[in-house]
Amino acid sequence: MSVAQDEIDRRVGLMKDALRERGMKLTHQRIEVVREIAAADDHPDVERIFRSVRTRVPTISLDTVYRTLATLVELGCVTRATLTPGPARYDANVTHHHHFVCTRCGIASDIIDPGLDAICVSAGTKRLGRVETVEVRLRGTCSDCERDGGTDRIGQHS
Amino acid sequence: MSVAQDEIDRRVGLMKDALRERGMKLTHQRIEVVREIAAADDHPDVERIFRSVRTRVPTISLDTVYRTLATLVELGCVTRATLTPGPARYDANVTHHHHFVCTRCGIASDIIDPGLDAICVSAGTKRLGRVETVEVRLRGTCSDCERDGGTDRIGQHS
DNA sequence: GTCTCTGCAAAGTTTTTGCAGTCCC
DNA sequence: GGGACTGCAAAAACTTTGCAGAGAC
Repeated sequence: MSVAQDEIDRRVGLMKDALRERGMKLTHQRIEVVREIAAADDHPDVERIFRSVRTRVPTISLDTVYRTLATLVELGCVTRATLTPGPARYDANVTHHHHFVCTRCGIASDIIDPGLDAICVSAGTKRLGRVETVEVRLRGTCSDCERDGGTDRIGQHS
Repeated sequence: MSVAQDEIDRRVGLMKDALRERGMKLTHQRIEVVREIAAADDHPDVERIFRSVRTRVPTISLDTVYRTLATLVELGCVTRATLTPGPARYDANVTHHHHFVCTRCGIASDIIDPGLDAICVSAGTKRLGRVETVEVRLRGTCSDCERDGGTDRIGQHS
């Protein structure tokens, strides 16, 4: 499963526009970070993005990746997901969706499931406050790990 | 909203039993950490637990709190929740439940809502792997912050 | 008394920040 | 050319680990 080329292009365009609109410069480094996160659908962390971008821009530094991602989060082009303990993971899919997280290998897949979007919260829950987003998080073993066997690496519940 | 005294006692008992069963010693420090997390329903982080326990055990160190919580997570008495960016938060409610996280103040409340437990995933979603847990995460503004106004402090999506 | 636990300190991770030189516009 | 951006380095924030003395059983 990977992101379709036209969706990548759409995301890159949106991010470039957002950066320009905010008066920020489209530097070589930023554009490569944008390309990298736009093409990812497995919620990479900063280190993975850094390593991948560095093959194309060997002089880029880790803090530039951090700064670029922080900017994109602020602009609403990317979300910073706390799906697993450890380093923060980033997601360029900002449409409403849900997640499946494998407790063995830690991979996180987006879920498109209209059934999950139709969730209604009870009156008691509504009393807690004004709900803005509803995200369903499934945890389990992904098909690949199911085949391989092995032990949990992530084992967290929430 | 706070944890009922009999539920606190039940949790403390379970944790003490689990520690004993594993052959671990019920030290003064461990018991106070156990009491603290058992009585909390707002998913405190290590620092908060440390500060609160320290009022009763002034000599306790932060790493003892870290170590005790890690042990309790390993024993399945507590879950380590990645609800917000930043420090890990701990939850002594290990029954199946959902969460409401306020994007302003960061408070996280447990949700008991049978409607949310009845969620069914589609065939397409099932193909991703074997689902073990389903957690619904609501994000929004809690009633307290709704009254006060102010700006988001957490602003994360996932 | 034994064996584990604790506190201290140091180190490991992950992330942020200050500064001087570099590059986009 | 001016102002923002980058890379470096240092620091901050969060967490883990090694060790010697202290405490539970």
